[in-house]
Amino acid sequence: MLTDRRAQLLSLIISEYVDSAMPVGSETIVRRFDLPFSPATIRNEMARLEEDGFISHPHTSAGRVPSDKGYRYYVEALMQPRDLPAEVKETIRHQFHQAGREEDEWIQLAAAVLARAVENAAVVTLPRTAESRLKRLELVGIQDNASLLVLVLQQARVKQQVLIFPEPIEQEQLTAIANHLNEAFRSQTAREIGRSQAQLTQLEWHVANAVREIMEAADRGGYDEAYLEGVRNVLQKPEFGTSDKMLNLLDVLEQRNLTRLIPFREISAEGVTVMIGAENDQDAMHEYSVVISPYGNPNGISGAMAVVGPTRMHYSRTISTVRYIAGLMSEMLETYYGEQDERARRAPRE
Amino acid sequence: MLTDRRAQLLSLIISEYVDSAMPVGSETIVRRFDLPFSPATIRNEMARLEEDGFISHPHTSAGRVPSDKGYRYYVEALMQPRDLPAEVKETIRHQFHQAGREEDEWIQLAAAVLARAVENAAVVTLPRTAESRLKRLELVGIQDNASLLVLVLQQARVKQQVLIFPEPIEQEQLTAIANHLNEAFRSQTAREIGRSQAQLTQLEWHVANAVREIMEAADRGGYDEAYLEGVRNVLQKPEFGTSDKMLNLLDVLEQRNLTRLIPFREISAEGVTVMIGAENDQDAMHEYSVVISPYGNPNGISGAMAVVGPTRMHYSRTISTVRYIAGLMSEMLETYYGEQDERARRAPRE
DNA sequence: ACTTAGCACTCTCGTGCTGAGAGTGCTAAT
DNA sequence: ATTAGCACTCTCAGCACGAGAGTGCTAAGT
Repeated sequence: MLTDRRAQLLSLIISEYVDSAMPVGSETIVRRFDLPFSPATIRNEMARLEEDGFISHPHTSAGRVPSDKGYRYYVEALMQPRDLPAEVKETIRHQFHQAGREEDEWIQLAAAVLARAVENAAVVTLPRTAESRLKRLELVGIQDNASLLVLVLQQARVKQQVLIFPEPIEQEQLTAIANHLNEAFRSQTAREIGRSQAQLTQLEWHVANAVREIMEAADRGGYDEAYLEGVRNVLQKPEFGTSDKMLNLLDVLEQRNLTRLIPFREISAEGVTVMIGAENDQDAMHEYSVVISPYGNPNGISGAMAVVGPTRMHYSRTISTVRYIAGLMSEMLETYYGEQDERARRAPRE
Repeated sequence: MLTDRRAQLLSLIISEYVDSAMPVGSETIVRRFDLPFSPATIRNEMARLEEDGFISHPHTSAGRVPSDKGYRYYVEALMQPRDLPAEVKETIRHQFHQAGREEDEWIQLAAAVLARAVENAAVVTLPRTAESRLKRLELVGIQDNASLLVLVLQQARVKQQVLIFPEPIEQEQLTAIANHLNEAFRSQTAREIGRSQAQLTQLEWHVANAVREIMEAADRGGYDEAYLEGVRNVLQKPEFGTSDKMLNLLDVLEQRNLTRLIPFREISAEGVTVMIGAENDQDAMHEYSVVISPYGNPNGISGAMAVVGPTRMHYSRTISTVRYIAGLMSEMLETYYGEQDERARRAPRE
């Protein structure tokens, strides 16, 4: 445990360092915050903080820099979680209302807004259901022996694929197949379709298999598909004097499997999780912090969002922003895509 | 016009520079290519090439670097457009066969394959029709007063949007509306729908307007939506010693309106177009070259693809690769999404 | 008339040096 | 417990210097 004064000092060091990106010295901090102590006293305190591992020294005659442990302590105990100012909230809410059209577009907008608000990179995954259920399927002919298979899944997800038939086929026949399958598979999951005993013609099985595959892919997907925005915000920061650090980060972020880097799956079901520096599993992320939050309804449709930036990050603001935007997204999901299919309507307390 | 020997020399300078990224000196080139002349002779020739603006001098005692004009001459007259080696073609074709599922995904794969093949950044736009026609629409209820509107357009494009109704509405009613609108608007364009005199209820107009808006957006879109891949390939190149050049390029490429930077619209309807350095309209692109090609059927469904990289680019290889991949994409479009709707079937020579 | 050897010249770049500046840690005095 | 004072350490910008690469020119050779 830290003495009050040391805790206070750590807090000042962090806020100064987060602003200036330069190691902070004893004199600077006394001047900057009008402390009622001399630099020498501060130096003594700093020495103790360093002994305990909260701050460190790039080299002998440099100022102090917060360590991962220092940030962690700050986030847990020191930082006062201020709510976002009303006008910031208003701005964000306003940007959200430009959303529209398709789900993908909407998620991407969320990532962009978040990235801009926290001046770091942001990742937002597509929302995902526990297990998707077929709501409706449609077959539209586009060529003699090719047709477009469109699936509407629960929670307003739409999937499509071109389907090739071994032989030419008429639209009437396509419609008949679609009707039959709609009846047979309404509200079923991929697994249920796979186990189905329904009486189907060979052509119908051809389609049904495609349906099952698409749905399986959709279920596997979810967290793996994510929108990334604001990489530039991060690369702009002064820690990237050398361009190979930039390349490293790009490497990490550009490959599509963000999931491996950011533990979307392991976060608590509610609230914001912070991973600082070496707390991240992946080596490549040891110089970065990640602020993650789920959004949506934990039992229904849900996704996750994260902010990625250098450990030198404005944690308080970032956490508030992530929390606020996650809240907004949950609201919107509830409004537009809320769980309310036939089964739910008929048996609300199932 | 250049003498044979000078042209030959220019060609060597370019190929050496493209490989090494370092200004090439007279002696280097003699040694490297075993020329039957002394460095002094080469120096004389180089001086002439420089006078004529084909190469230039970073500073007095540096080697020569090709200028935009030099590259241009090389591309027009010197370069021998080799076909791609069979095994490279095979690799690319193979990677393409992992494509599947949705159009978006497929285009993105194309961008990734292209980027990898030419070791530069690649942009591929979504294919676009002259004017989209409605093939089928579908209304699926998702909440009491919200439903999902799914449009299938010609050429297998699918659009979706959540539609809010002023009042709760039953699925049967939705289906009825959809049926009626399908009849009324089958095969029509957005403009035709706008002018339509069909007898519709107020609710039906509500839906019809949404349909028209979505289709208009789709028509406006097309070239504006594009997938970008391989930025990292470019940033890795030695020209980016300083990180602010990297930031500049990122700025240029990350903003979504690639269309403004790359003249997809202005390229010739067939074949590959090359824009070298300052030939690009945008200032930000003056140090980069762009190799562009349309794909698809110029009269039907078509898109465009481009490679972006430093002017120091392996033009011959890049052009062949772009041409080959554009060809592949055209083939696939023809196979899967080829223009062949009812009207075409019934009146092939319209 | 073309080619080439020779040479002086120019410019860059890496290296090592230096002094200023920032910051520390310790000691002794308050 | 605090602080003034001071020696010490380390970085960094600036500068000089020499090596290296490459040029352009001239004069001689073919």
